[in-house]
Amino acid sequence: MTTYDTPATTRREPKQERARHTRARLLHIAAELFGERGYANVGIQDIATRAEMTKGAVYFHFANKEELALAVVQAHYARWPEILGELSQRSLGPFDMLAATLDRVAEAFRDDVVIQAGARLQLERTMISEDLPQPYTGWEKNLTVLLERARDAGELQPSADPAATARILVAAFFGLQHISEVLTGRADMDNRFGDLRSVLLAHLRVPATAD
Amino acid sequence: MTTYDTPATTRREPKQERARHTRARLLHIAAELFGERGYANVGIQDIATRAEMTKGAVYFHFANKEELALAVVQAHYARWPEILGELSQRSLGPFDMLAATLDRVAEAFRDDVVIQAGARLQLERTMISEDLPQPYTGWEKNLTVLLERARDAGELQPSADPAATARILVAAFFGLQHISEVLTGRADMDNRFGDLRSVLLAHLRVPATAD
Amino acid sequence: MTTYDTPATTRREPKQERARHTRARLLHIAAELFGERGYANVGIQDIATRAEMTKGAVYFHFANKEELALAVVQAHYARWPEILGELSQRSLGPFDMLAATLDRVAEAFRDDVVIQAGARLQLERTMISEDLPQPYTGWEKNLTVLLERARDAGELQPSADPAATARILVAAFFGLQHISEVLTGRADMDNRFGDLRSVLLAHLRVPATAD
Amino acid sequence: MTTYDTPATTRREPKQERARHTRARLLHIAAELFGERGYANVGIQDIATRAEMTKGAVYFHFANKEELALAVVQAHYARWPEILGELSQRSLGPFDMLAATLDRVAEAFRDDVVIQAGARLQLERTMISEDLPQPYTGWEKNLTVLLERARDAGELQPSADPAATARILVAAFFGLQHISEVLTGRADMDNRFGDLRSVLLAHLRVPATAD
DNA sequence: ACTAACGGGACAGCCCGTTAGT
DNA sequence: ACTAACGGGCTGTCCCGTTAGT
Repeated sequence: MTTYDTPATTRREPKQERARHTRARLLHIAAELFGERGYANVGIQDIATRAEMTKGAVYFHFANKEELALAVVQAHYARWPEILGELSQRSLGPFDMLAATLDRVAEAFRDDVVIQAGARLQLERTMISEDLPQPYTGWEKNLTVLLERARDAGELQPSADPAATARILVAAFFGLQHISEVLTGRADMDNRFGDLRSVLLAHLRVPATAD
Repeated sequence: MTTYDTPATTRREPKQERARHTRARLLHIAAELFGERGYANVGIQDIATRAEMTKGAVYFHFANKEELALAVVQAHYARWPEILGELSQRSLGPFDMLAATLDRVAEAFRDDVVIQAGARLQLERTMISEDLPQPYTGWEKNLTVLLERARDAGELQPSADPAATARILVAAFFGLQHISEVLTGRADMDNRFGDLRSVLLAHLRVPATAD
Repeated sequence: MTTYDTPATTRREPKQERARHTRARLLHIAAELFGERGYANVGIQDIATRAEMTKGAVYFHFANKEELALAVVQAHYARWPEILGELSQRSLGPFDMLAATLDRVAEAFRDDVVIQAGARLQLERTMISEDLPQPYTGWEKNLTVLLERARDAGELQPSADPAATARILVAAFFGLQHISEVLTGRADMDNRFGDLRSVLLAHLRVPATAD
Repeated sequence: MTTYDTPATTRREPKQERARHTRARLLHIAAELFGERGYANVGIQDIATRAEMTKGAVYFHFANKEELALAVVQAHYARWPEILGELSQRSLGPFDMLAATLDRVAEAFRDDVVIQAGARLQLERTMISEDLPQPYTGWEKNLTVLLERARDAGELQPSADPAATARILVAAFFGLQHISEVLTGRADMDNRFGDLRSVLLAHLRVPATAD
């Protein structure tokens, strides 16, 4: 789930192959450390040490510390299309798709180092720079679309506004994940995510009628 | 709304009177800066400069940077009892009390520098130290109590679990406030808080029956 | 000749007094090192070590390395008015004044560390920044004026153009001083300056007529 | 005028032919960059980039950065015999030869990148190493010889000492060229060289007598 | 003959905290 | 209670040079 190589690509870059691997390794290590300690508490030296390289070698792959952070954040965002793609394979009803999406995201936040690191770096974006991709809005849009589909299929409570609901879902999810990390090191994330399902999702769904 | 002076009651340490005032000023300035830029991006020198003092003077009042941050966070937590005390003056029904509390908290997050700074420093707690007061749990308890009262008064949907609902409220609120800060510098906080009321609170309340 | 305190100033800054002295010491040490090794080959650490301080202390007095270099260059330029002032005390004829000025400048380049360092830093100005004072032109003007006075007094060969002569004097002097430094570590500066006097000045002067 | 290719005479090492060409290209590019920015402000990477190679390729031809600088300086000195050789083709009187030489040198300093770079690197020799060829003395000798010939031919003012005059010529020329570069980027070099001719050369020549 | 990748060391600058002095 | 001055350590960054591989 946290693989950092890209073996599917053609093997015909004999020279760059090692570099690609090294770069991916560095990115993954950076994600680990940034995720654990935060941007300011991770030195390039820490990354190099864990990768068993020197700082100079790290600087061959990344121009500076910010670029490393940026790469982690971009990797974070690159994950979502993959995940959503997998979900669209299964043919689910609109509301089930929404629920499955949230489940999948929760899983990713619980297990995927890059996802966690990207989220944390977004939290600390003021220390990095302004050229990070804008956070949250993408998910607000995604969820709005899913909610609208559910509404059109008659699976959503008519009183629910898709856009507002999406914003609250994103906020609640983000807060949940963060609180779980701070309080229990993500140990109770599943429980807290269960709260989200029961408190929010349950009320949104229109029960399947019997006719 | 963001007073930082000593109370009108004359203190029995006339000499330290100025010191207390200076300390409060420093704390407030630190709150401003920490809230704006985050812990790591604020130097002691910045605080001293804005206070028109020297670094040494700051170190007379606070042993080190962490203690300054700690004092801000403690001031943050000291605010809530005051606010909740005011609310208890008004005699409101349980659910109205819950709603009023959330309103009041939203207002504080929008207007009060110390509240904002404390929340941000909690976000960045790994950079500071572990001896910050545990966040979030206090609010989870507070809201649980309010929800239980509403349930006991028959104003809460019976299907709603007070504890779980409280956790989600806290998460959503925290996420909401953060997202609003990042995306619009808190400009759309009222709108997003409106989302919270309509999406979450509306579904929780049992409409007053007519008999 | 290379004193670096300013004892003439009033003693009424008891606190800053040490700082002024320290700053002057640092500037002098920086001049020594820059003069010996050049800008790029001198580290802040070198300066701090020779001053028996730490880098942090140096950075209290100078914001960065460039500012140190700039201060040295400015000290270089501040010297000339003093020197020219002294010369104007002696009442000399125009041409004698010119000759005496050149003598005095040669002496300064031979003995004064700040003068040497300033000249060298100007040589290396591309490594520093563009905000150094413009070099050479001041001297071209000064010497032009002196030559014009000599011409007006009938002491200058009528065929000599003051401005062009001044430019050549500056160029020759600068080159001479540099060449002497490179070839002999300034040991033969007097000899080479003697060349300048005999080759250039001798031909410029109109011999005092006997009537 | 600034050719850097191999001569037309076919070499007997056909394989190294490309290498020689590459080496010459690198040397010329290095001269450009060193001349523009100075030794310390040019990285091997800069040279490689402009040559559309990699750093490693540069290191194949030159052991290190110093050797590159040394090669540029040696190329500088290799130019002069060529230039003087051309001049000796024309049969000129001794003083005319002197004047023509200076003209030719001024032209070279104005147009030839390698000449400029070599001179600049000599200026910055302390950053490089001590094994650069000794500067200035060669020209002092050359000009001394030319002046002695002029003296022997009765074309030089008897009062002029050839050696001293040569030293001043070299110093003035070197200073002139440097000042022109700093102040105007060599735009006024011709004017300043005109000064040299009028101020110095004019006074040295004995006008051709009519008898 | 040339490339990609990596090693390694040095340096500027930053900033927290201390201390002598008043 | 406050200031000027100083100490000290860490880190991002730069850049020279090397090496495996082709």
